[in-house]
Amino acid sequence: MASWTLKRTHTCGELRATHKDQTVTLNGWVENRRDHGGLCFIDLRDRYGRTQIVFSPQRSAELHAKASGLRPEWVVAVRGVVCPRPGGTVNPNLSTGEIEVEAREFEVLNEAKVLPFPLSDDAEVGEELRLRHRYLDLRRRSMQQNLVLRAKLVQVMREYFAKHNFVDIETPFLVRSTPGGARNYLVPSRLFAGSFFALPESPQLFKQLLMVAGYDRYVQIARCLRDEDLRADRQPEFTQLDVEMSFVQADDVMTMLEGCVAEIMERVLGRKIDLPFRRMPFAEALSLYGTDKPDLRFGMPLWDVADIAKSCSFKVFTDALAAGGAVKGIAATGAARYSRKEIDELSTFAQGFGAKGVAWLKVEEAGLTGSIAKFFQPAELAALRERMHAAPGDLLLFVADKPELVHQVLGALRNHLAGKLDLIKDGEFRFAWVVDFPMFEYSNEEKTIVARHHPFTSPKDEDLAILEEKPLEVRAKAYDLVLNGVELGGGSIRIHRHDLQRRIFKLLGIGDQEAKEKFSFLLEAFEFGAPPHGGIALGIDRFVMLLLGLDSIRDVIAFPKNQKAMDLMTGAPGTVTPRQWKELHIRPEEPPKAT
RNA sequence: GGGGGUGUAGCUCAAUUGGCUAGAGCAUCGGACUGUCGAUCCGAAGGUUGCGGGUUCGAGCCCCGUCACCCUCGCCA
Repeated sequence: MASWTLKRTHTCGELRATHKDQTVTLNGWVENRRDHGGLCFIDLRDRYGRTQIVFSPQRSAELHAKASGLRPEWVVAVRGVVCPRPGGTVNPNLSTGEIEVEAREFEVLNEAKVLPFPLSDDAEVGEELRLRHRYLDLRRRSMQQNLVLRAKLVQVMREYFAKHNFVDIETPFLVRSTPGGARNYLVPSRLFAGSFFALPESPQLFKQLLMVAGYDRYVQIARCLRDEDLRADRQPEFTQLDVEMSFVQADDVMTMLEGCVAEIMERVLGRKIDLPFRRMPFAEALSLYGTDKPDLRFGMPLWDVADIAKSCSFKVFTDALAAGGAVKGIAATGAARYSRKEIDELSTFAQGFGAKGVAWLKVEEAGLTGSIAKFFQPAELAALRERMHAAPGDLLLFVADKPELVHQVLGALRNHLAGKLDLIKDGEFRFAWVVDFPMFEYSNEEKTIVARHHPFTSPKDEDLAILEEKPLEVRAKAYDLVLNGVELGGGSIRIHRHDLQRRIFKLLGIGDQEAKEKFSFLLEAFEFGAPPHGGIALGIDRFVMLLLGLDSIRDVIAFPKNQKAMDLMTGAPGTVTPRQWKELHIRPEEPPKAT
């Protein structure tokens, strides 16, 4: 390609009527050509905007003829004169719509083949195709807006934490694999046959060690890697705002983060939000909303109706209660109009979450109706209606089972129905802290208790006494930040004393030997004057996704993986040569077919 | 590993009960056009209906298998 001469003096988004009569040069992509045979218009686009270029045969027949050969997405440089548009042709939808540039000279910097898909935002293109040609997808205005907003958010974060004396410190990418938590991505060591580095699922241990080292306030925008199955809001590599502070209580960390979130909401979205955020104990979140990440943009809480149901003659309810289970329900506002088919669909939905089925009653002016109504005395039906604050037109849905399952199913049903019933207003943001998490939970898989957060989380002081006797009742100094039913992040006050950390490891079945082998550096560090400390990590991709009202994290990540964790553009992961295996002392079970 | 959905022209979609020479809009190409801005008008080209097998006189449609992608449970944040 020959060198080019027409270097831009302005961007495609900045020319206004005040630039009248100036000779300017613009560089950009041809968005569109409107060729009238006589006059010919080109929309020239860059990420700042769009400017109309006009080619007139009177001005230069030669230039005009050349311009008619331009095609969409060619890269061109245009020199011309800024002219106010003639009366009646101003485009109010365009920031540069008052003017146009009358071309005097242009050069084609690069041509473009016909694109595999249109770049206009109203064109809904299959995601597979978009990912395969991500560089084109990222050329679309909506994707550029997403990434620019993300950059702004990160910038505000950095400024906020710098202002509050945080030190931005990078932690390693090649780390030691430690037990528990997410599956690690592994990197074989060349110099140590059979040994592997892990890519960090989070900088957790390093940020704690930085507290031991006295940095007091640490922040990092950190990439985290987890080799787990993907979802719309989960990628194998994602970005966290990672924060750790010394000499703090849980409230200090939460307050610091609230300040950051409020500043982001104001400076990125221009919205004031109220502080402090609501703080909801885990137990309350679970019993009212069936989840530890409640969506507070709508009501429709779970109602416990065990006391009413225990005297009814519906065996499903009474059997569940007799087995130590729960019977709870939700009142779906205005859903009594649902057909039998729609209700069956709700039941199928619930079965996807492990429910055996869903019992239902319709609230009518005259009373409650439905197949299970006959199992209840009139007084019991009235009590149900009162308990659930039900109004005529509501559909009451019940699940009876083990408490965890009842919560899970009704929690999912609640979110599902909110969407179906259109209970959620666009552009609403409801933040809340969920606090007082249980320290431990029982793992059916491992047949033992495991840390709910991670094994460095401190128990609440008042529960220390029952740590060994009733571990499942011990609450942690842990907190999750929840936004619109999505877990944005979480953190905790950490254990900073060697003796307590050993007690916790012991409870978790991490023996002295294993603890020493895997975490000796941490335990040892705690013996050299570790300050009380705690912190939080906040998922930036999710935050940006929610701020933009998007459904997928992939739309706020420049180069995401697909659901199988492949990069459709580059083809990663790809095969490597036998020579590379040999250097790394590894051999695939089945050698890949030659490509 | 399980459940669900989708797959038809470059893109987005349609095709009634199995009757079809598989259509439309946009894009592309050619032509016309001096104030458009999703320009307009005329015309053309464009398809192994993801792939393989089966049922049938006949399959885009039904059956079996398989592949790809998405949502989801488990898992994980």
